[in-house]
Amino acid sequence: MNMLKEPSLSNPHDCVDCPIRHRAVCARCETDELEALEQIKYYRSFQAGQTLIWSGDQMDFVGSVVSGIATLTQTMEDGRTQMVGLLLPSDFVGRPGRDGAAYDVVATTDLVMCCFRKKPFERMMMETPHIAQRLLEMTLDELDAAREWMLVLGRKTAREKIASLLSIFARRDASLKVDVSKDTLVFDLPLTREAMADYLGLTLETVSRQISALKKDGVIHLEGKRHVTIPNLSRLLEEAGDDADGGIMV
Amino acid sequence: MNMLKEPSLSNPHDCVDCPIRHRAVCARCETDELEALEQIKYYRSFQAGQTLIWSGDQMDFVGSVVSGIATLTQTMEDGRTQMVGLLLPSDFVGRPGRDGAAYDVVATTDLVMCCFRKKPFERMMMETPHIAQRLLEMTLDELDAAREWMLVLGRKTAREKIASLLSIFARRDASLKVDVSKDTLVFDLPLTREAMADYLGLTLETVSRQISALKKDGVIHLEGKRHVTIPNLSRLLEEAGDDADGGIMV
DNA sequence: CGCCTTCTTGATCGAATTCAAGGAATGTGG
DNA sequence: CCACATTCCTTGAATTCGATCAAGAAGGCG
Repeated sequence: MNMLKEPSLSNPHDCVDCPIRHRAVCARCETDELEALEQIKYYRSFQAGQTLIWSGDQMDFVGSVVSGIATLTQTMEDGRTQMVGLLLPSDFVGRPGRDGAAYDVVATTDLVMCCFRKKPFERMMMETPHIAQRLLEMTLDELDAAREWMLVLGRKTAREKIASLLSIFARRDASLKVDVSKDTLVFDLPLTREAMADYLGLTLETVSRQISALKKDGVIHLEGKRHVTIPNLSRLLEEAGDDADGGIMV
Repeated sequence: MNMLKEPSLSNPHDCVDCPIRHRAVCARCETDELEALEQIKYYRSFQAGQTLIWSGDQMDFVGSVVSGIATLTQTMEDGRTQMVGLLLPSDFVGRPGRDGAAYDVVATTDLVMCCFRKKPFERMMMETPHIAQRLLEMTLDELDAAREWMLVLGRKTAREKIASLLSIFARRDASLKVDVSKDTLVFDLPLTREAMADYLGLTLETVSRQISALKKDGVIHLEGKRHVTIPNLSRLLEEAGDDADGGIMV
C-alpha cells in the first residue's frame, strides 16, 4: 500500500484549476459564488481501504470526490453487505439537511475530497440557486443510476451482472479517452472481486467464475487479475442484456 | 373493476383544500406561489391498469399523485421486468429538464394526478426556490428509498423480501392511522402477486409460497387474497431482517 | 353457468451459494 | 536470499434456494 499520497493535492488550491470544476456540485457557480465556496472548503486525503464515514456517524461536512474512488455500502446485522453506490471524481458525498450518515463510505483507492463545512454549505444552498440546482440535477442522475441498478440486482443473471459492471467501467473509461473512435477499451478494475460481489449481490466465487467464463468466451481479455481489455464493446453490452447502443437516456 | 372514479376529484379545486398540500412538491409554497401553480395545473384521472406513461415517450407534463397508487417499471427486451418505484399520494412524477420518460408508469388502482405543464413548471422552478428546494428534498428521499431497496434486491432472501414489502405497506398504513398505539395493523395489499414479484425480483409463485409460509408461521393473517392483518409489527420487522425498531433514518 | 384473471400448491430443475483446497503475488523478518 | 504470512483470486464438489413446469382452486363477472 502506498504510504503517502502526494500531498500537493490536499493543499488548498484554486477552484478555477480544479479538475472537477465543471462536473461537481459547483459546476454552475459564477466566479463570485466560487469565491464564497472557497471560504468554507478544505481538502482531505484518505488512503485506500480507509473508511471516510461510518453509517450513523454525525456528519459535519459534505463534499465532492476530487480524485480516487469510494464506495457507499449498507450492512445488515449478520454481515451481509450491499454496495449502493460507487463514488467517482465529481460525485457528491453527504446529504444537506440531515445529520447522520446513512451509509458507510469507504475509499477503494487513495482519495482526495473537497469538503465543505455542513452548516455554512446549507446556508449557501439557500442563497445560491446555482448550487441547489446543480445538486438537484446530480441527485436525479443518481436516482436514475440507482434504479437502473435495481434492474441489474433484481432481474439479471450472474453473467449479465458482471457484464453490466464491466460496461460501467468501460463507459466511464471511454468518456475519459481522447480517441473514441477505436472500439477497443483497456482499463484496470478498480474493485476487488469481493467488492464487485457486494455491488452485484453475488458471492466473490461467482464473480470469479463469471469473469473466467467471459474471458474463455472472448468477451474480455485479462492480464493478471485486474487488467481488462474489451475487444468489442457492443458484444459486452449484448452480454449485459442492454439494448445494443449504450442506452444512455436523454 | 370500478368503471368510474368519482369525478369530483378530477375537477379543478383549490390547492388549499388539497389532501397532499403539505407533502407534495408544493409543500413549501406560499399563498402567492400556490396561485401561480394553479395557473398551470390540471387534473387527470386514470383507471386501474392504465399506463399513464410509456418509457421513451415525450413528456409534456410533470405532476403529483393525488390519490391512488402507481408503479414505475423497467422492462428488458426479453420481457423481464423490474419495478423501480412505487408512487403513492404526494409522490412526484417526471423529471424536470428531461424530455423522454425513463420508465413505464402504470396505475395500480384508480388514480388522480395533479399535472403541471412541463415548460411553465420548469420556468417556475427557476423562479421559485421553494419548489426546487422541496423537489430536492423529495428526490433525496427517493434516492435513499431506492438504495434501501438495492439491499433488499441484492442480499435478502425471498422470505425477507416479502416481509420487507409488507413492512412498507404496514408502515405507510400506520402513518395514516389515528390510533398509533395498538400494535395490530390491518390493510389490503395494493399489488397483485405478480406486481409484488416484479418489485422484489422474484417469481409470482415464490411470492405466493412465502406469503403462505408467513401466514402458516403466524407472522401475518390473511383473509381472502388481499386482506392482511399484522398481529405483531416488530415480529414482521424481524423477519424482514431490519433492526428491531423501524429503522427510519433521521 | 362457464369464462376470465388471480392465486395456490406440487414436482422437478438449475443457477448460484457454500464449503473446501490450493495458487499467485506481495511483503516481512531472519 | 529464503522461509513464511497475508491478501486476493481461482477452481472443484456438494448443496440449496428460488425458478420453472404443471395442474387445479377461488373468486368475480358477463
